[in-house]
Amino acid sequence: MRIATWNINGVKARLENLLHWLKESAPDVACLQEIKSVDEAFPALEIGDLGYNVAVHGQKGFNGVALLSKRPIDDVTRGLPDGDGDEQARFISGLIPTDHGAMRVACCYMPNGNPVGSEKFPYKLDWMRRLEDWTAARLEEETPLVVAGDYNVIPEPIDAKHPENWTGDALYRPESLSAFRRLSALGLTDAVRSVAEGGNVYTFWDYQAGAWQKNNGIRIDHLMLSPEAADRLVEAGIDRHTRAWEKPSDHVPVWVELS
DNA sequence: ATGGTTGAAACTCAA
Repeated sequence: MRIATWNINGVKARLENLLHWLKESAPDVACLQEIKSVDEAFPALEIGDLGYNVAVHGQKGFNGVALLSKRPIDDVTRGLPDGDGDEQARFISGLIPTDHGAMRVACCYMPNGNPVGSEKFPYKLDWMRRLEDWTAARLEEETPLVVAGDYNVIPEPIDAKHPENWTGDALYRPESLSAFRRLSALGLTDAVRSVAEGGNVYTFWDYQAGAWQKNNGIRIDHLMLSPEAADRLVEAGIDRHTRAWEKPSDHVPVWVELS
C-alpha cells in the first residue's frame, strides 16, 4: 500500500492539482498539510468522488491538516496531547485497516519556528517534544506506525542545495535538528533517506528568487517509520514533477510503498 | 542588497 504526504499550501487554491495527483499517484493514504481551510469548506465531495474517506482538522486561514484514505479511517485523534491553549491545527492521526492488520498514520505540520528570536521558535521545539512523547507512547503498542508530514526540519547538510544559506534559520538550528534526532532515536526510519542516501533529493523549493529553476531546494517533508512499518518498506520517493505544474504548491508529495 | 512569491482574508500576516 502507498502512503503519501503533501504540504498542499491551500487545498481550495490547489484542488485541481490535488485531484489530478490523486488520480495519477493513487495513494491508499494521503496526509495533507497547510490546507488553510475550516472543516466545513474542505472539498470532501470532490475527493470522495475519487474513492477517499476524509478526516479533517482545519482552522480559519492558516495551518490545517487532513487524512485521506481509500480504506476506513478509525480512531481519529485531532491535536497532540498537552496542548494547553494550543489553537493551531497541526496534527491528526487515524487507524487504517490493512491486509496485515491495522496501521496508525499520523499527519503532522510542524511549526516553522521563524523568526528564531520570537516566541515561535520555542513553540516549535515544544511542539516537537510533544510529538516525541506521543510517538514514544504509540511505539509501545507495536502497531505499525507512520509519522508523516512537513517537519520544517532540514535533517542534514545533504538535505539542502546550499546548507550554508540556512545557518541560523529555525529549519536548520541545532535545537531543531536535535529534536528531529531524538524522534529518530526512538527507533524510526527516515524512509526517503534509507533509499536515497546520496542527497540531491528535495521536497520544497521556495516560490521566490527562481529557487525551482535553480534547483535550490531543501528536504523537509518526511515519512518516519516504526520498526513494524519499516519491515514492510518496499520503495520510497517524491513526486518532483508536480512542482513544474501550473499553480504548484511549493512542496511536492513524498511517498512510501509498504508491502 | 532585506529583494523575491503565494494564499487567505482583509487592506496584513505567515510562510
